[in-house]
Amino acid sequence: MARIGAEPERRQSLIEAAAAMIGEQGSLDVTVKDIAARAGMSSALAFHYFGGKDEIITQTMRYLLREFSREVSAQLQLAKTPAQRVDAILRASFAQSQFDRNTVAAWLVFYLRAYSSPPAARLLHVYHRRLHSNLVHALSPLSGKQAATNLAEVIASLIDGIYIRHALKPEGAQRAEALTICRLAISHLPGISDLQTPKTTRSPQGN
Amino acid sequence: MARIGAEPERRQSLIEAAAAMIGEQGSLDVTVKDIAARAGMSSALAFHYFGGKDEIITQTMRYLLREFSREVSAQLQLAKTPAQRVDAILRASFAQSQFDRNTVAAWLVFYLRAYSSPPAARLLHVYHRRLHSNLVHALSPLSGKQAATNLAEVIASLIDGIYIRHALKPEGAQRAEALTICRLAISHLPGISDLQTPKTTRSPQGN
DNA sequence: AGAAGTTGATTGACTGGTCAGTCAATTTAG
DNA sequence: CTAAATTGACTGACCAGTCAATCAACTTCT
Repeated sequence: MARIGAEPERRQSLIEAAAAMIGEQGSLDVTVKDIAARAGMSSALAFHYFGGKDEIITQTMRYLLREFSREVSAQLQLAKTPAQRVDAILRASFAQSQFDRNTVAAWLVFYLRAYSSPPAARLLHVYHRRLHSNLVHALSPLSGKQAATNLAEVIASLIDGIYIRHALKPEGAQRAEALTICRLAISHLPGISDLQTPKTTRSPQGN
Repeated sequence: MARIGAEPERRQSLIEAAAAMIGEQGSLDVTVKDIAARAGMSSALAFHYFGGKDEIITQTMRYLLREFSREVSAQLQLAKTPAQRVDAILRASFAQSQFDRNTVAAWLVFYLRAYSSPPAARLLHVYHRRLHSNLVHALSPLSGKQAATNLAEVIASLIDGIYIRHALKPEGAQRAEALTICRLAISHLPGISDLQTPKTTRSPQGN
């Protein structure tokens, strides 16, 4: 023990443990002691690094947001046409790393936290703005700038709604089916067609 | 004090106070003492009537579910055509009593509770089944029984998604706009058209 | 009518447990 | 030796749940 320079890994372990426990529990009612134990250390060390429970929670939220952004960026990189850009956002949203039951529960927890915590609300707001901006950028060539903002709102809501319902379904629910049904619904929206673009690379998990 | 036969009103006061506080706080971390105080009594009386905090929570959840069902039933009563039945469910979902910011937050809280509480999950499941059944019944004549179940899922998800995003928006957000945008999106779905049926009675609040 | 008993309403005060946060002390790497 | 890592043990606050004791309304018996 007491390896020097361990702070970064310790912090990351703590954050991942917190995300996992919050997701499993579906609530912020997880003790710092339990999080720290899961990350293989004492609660005192967690307090030493983060200063308080709130900071652990906030950093965990940042972590989830960052992971999602990473996923979106990766998918957008491969997209060339506007329709592909829309689909890239869908693929990112329903990637198995994001659509995992516990991850979705953690997202919901943070949505609720944002409801009464201004810092959390700010974090979520930038995420919403970025997603909205991405969607509008992808949709504008398809449907006009005017309709794009409405469409973006609809699509974002649809994704969130499918998420929230997914978290309630029993364990081994359909991963790919959610993406399919979402694509199907969106393909009917005005100006949008042939969403199911042939994938450049077909991943083994089929996300 | 100590009026006899006060139990029913006391219980109802407690439930309404609990719903309000849970909605305001966006979490179940409200003390029985605070709920009871808001309902104008001591915490001991709350325990006397409900036996424990869990039961207060569960009954509060039942109450929200019941209120929503009431709203749906009322709206469905007036609908004659299939399209009107779909719109009735939308109107119920976005009625100002249901779409209130705190009410939505309370719903989200219960969604999350269902995630780790089997009894809550059962309650939510019957609500989901009822809504799904209502939607399929309304949609089948429009799009065929096959497509109806998929459409029902999409519409239910869209409603939930608009809900969850609404709860995050600043206070005086648009009540009617959400309904409009939802109608617009749904009207593009295959088999569905002319959703904006002329209302039989136009309510002053415009819900 | 009124005394006496019954039952529900109601609460202040208490308890046992839990948890966030602190701290002084120990260990280890450089 | 110094600075970071690490923890066991402690504390102060808070909270769900309990309990014994009042209080107010009805009933019944005389």
